[in-house]
Order: sequence, then structure tokens, then C-alpha cells
Amino acid sequence: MIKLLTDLIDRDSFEPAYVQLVNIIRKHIASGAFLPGSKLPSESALRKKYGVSPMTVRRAINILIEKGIVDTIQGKGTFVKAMDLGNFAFQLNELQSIFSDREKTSIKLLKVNLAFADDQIASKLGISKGDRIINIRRLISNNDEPIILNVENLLYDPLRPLVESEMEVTNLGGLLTGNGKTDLKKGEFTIEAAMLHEEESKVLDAPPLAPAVRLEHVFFDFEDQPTSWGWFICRGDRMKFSTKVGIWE
Amino acid sequence: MIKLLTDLIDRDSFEPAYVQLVNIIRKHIASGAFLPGSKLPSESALRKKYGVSPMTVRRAINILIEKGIVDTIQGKGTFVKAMDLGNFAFQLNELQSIFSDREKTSIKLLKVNLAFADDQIASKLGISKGDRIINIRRLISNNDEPIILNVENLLYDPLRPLVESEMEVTNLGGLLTGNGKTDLKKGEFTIEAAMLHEEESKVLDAPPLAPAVRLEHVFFDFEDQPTSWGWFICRGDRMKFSTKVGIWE
DNA sequence: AAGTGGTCTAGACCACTAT
DNA sequence: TAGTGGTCTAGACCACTTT
Repeated sequence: MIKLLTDLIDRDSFEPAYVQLVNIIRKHIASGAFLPGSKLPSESALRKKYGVSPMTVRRAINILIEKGIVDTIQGKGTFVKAMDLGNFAFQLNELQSIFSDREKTSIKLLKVNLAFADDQIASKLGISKGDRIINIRRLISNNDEPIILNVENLLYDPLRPLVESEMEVTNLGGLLTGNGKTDLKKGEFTIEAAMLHEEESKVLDAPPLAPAVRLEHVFFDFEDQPTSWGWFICRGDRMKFSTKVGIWE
Repeated sequence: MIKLLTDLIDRDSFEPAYVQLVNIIRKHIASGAFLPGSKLPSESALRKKYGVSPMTVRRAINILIEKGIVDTIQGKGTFVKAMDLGNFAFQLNELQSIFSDREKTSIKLLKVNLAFADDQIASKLGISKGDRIINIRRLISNNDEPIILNVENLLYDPLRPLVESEMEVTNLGGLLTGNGKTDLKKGEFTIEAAMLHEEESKVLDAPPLAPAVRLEHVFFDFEDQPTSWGWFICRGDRMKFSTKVGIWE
């Protein structure tokens, strides 16, 4: 059974025509009117049907492609895709949602140390063993319950001493984007399952060897020099990531 | 110091003009010519500079916005963004890269059971306790090393019996997209840290209580009826996710 | 040859921000 | 008023697939 695309573009709407067109097509796919594998009406058909220009149709279809909902084959047509892994991603933004109330999230500075780089730190930061670094430990709590331990090793630059405001970040975003500094160009994150060490479990008030999530990070400045290496370790029962694939609505 | 955007659009290139423009601007931002917070040349300036139409400039800038590299404020201009969490996502595609050689990945069917739904399964699949379901266990190995255990509970539909081909999926993608079936509309995934149970550790040939990654999934058909609930459990030392943020290249 | 996706133009019009 | 982002048009031209 093939349903027709009956909705029309509302020219007076605050929504641009291309957005309306995306939603109309999405809705029809979601309803099962166009099953995976089937062909959408051609662009010129859509153009006539909705009274819009080629560029507007094209833009709508480009958005559907980016969303992983359809695929196009030049000369053949536009086809509905089956649900797939393409758009299958865990947003780290979801992490913040574990904090029931963002106002009740606090970040406590446990320790700030001027130290010397060991082999591992030197390798991660691209410096020599024995070079000076700053080691920071922070504890992130929610409702006075400790949740995440953060360890960070910063390049020590005598010309640009750490100001207090950079250490006392009060929100997670700030921590993860590199302490609110805007001179960072890029970063790399790795997430893996781990167990809490003895020491970590004490700080986090959890049983030792409990499942944990470890999120490692390296930040680079605009000279592509690594300036910060560290990790967040979190009780596994407090951190889950969820994601949806396919057509939700 | 403000560098000029010196590159030109190559009209004979196989790359569309808008892609070239995206890369030119990206390159300049990456080089530090435009630092976070600074304003890009206006769209009309870019139009004149590169001899392209307004739509082409617009399209390039839209792409930079989607990539999280710039932000626009109507009436003011286009500004370089600081690295942020926006585009911070772990692609599950990365999962497949743990398999050094995709050809050496095998999926073995351990068990297929016709069973009755318990409370939990009934609730997940939106059916009643005692309704019939199919329980499947699969073992995913790489180079003969067991890596992932998969448990899946399928709605039993006497009108659509499971065909063998649906059970014997030979690639990870097939498993994760719902056994190659194209009548699935959407799915939901949750990932969390866990520990291997006694039974799981035996199957996976790993010490019990070892760190593990648990990936739970539910799939829905076009009637929004859940048809499959299950999970993948994997040795933590075999599964890591990596992602990059900011401007790499 | 006819139909499909895909890029691009040159201008129009609007909304917002600065001055 | 002048400059900015933002949408949209009506057609041109190209590449590819089907008949």
C-alpha cells in the first residue's frame, strides 16, 4: 500500500520550507508508507507536488541523507535506508544527565602538585622524562555523593602559570573542554570498562574492584602540542550511555 | 596576526566548490589564522573573494556549523567556536575495528530455545508473562578467541517463523542492525560497565569478575512493537571506543 | 532520449545588528 | 542606513541509469 504525501508547505510558518519538507517525508517513512528499500518520489515530482524550487528539495534530501534515513543513487533515485549503524553514536552529552540536578553538582579540588614527568606522562605529553608537570586531582560529586574522580597532568609552562580560575572549574563541560581555555585546538577521548583500584574506591566511597568507566583524554593546542593528559574514573552504576537509532518521534 | 585566505577554488576539480571552500576555511582555522572567538570574513566577502554564488558560500558555512567548527549570529557574523562537547560522540562503528581481520571474525550459534517470557522479558517486549519467546545465544570470536557473548530474546510470531538465515548472521553489522531484517524501524542502545558473571567468564575464557562492557539493545518494528531485547557482553580489555573532537588533520 | 540525482548561478527578499 | 546572516527561486548545466 502506497500512501500519498498529502501535507503541504505552510508559506507563513516560522519553519523554513526545507525543514517542513524534511518532516513531511520523515513522517511518511515513519508511518510505514515508504518501507526500507523503497524509492521516494523523484526530486522533480516533489518539486511539483510542493511547489518549491529544486534547491529546496535538494536541501531537504541532503538533510535526510545526513540523518541516515535515505540514500541516493545518481541516475536512479532516492531510497529509504534500513536502520543501520551509521548514526549509531553515544553522545557524551548524555553523561551530564546522570546528575539529577545540575546545581547540586560540585567539583572539589583534591590536590594540585608540581611534579616531574615519569615515562608514561612524558610520552603522552610529548616531553622528556623529568620535565616539570602539574598534577591535579578533582572529585566530582552530586548531592554530596562522590561520583567521578578526575586526574589530569598538565604541561607546566612558566610563562603561562595556571590561574586559580582554571583549576576551580565548577561545571563538567568546562572540565571536559579543557578548563574553559579557548586555546585548545583538538582532543582525543577513549572510553573503556575498568575496575576501581583500592585508592579510587576509597575516594569514591564504593567497594573496591567494582565496575567502573574510565574516560581518558588528551588535549592539544594550536601548535599540535599535547598540553593535558588525564582521565575520569566513575562508578559504573552511575554512568550509562543511551542512544537511539532509526526513526523516532 | 591575521592571515589571508589565499587558496582559490579549482573549477576543474572533481571536488565541488562548496567542499573546497569548507576545506579552505577549515585549514585556515586549524592553522591558527582564525582563533576561537574571532570573526570570519562575511559571506559577501567570501563570495567576492572566491567568485562563487551566495548559495555556495552558505552551503559551505552550513557544513562548518554542522561540524561544530563555527557558529553564526544573524546580523553579526560567523565566529570560530572553541572546542566543545557538541560533536563528542563515540561511534559504535569503532567497535568493529577491534577485530584485526574482519574475515577472521566468526559468529557461532550456542543455543536457540523456545521459552516463556519471565517478568523482565515480558516488560521489555511489551507482552505478557508466560508468552512464548525465542531465546538465542551467540558467541562472537576473532581468530578463534571468544570475545563477545550475545543474548537475544525475540518475540515469537507463529506467522513469521525465524528462518535459519536470520539466526546465522555472519557479521557484526547484521547482528546489531537486527539480523539483517529490514522491517525494523528503530532501536535503542545502552552501554555500561559491568563485570563478567561466572557463566559468562567461562564462555568468554576470561577470569570471573573481570571488567566487561555490556551493550543492551531493543528493536522495534514499524508498528512500534518491540520485537527483540538482548545484550552483548564483552571482555573490557577487548573493547575500547575512541573519538576525536575539535579540528584534526 | 528521457528521467534521475547533483552543483551552481545571480539575484530577490527577509530578519537582525550596528551606527 | 548599511552590513550581516538566512531562505528561496527558476533555470542552467552536468553525470549517470534506464529504456
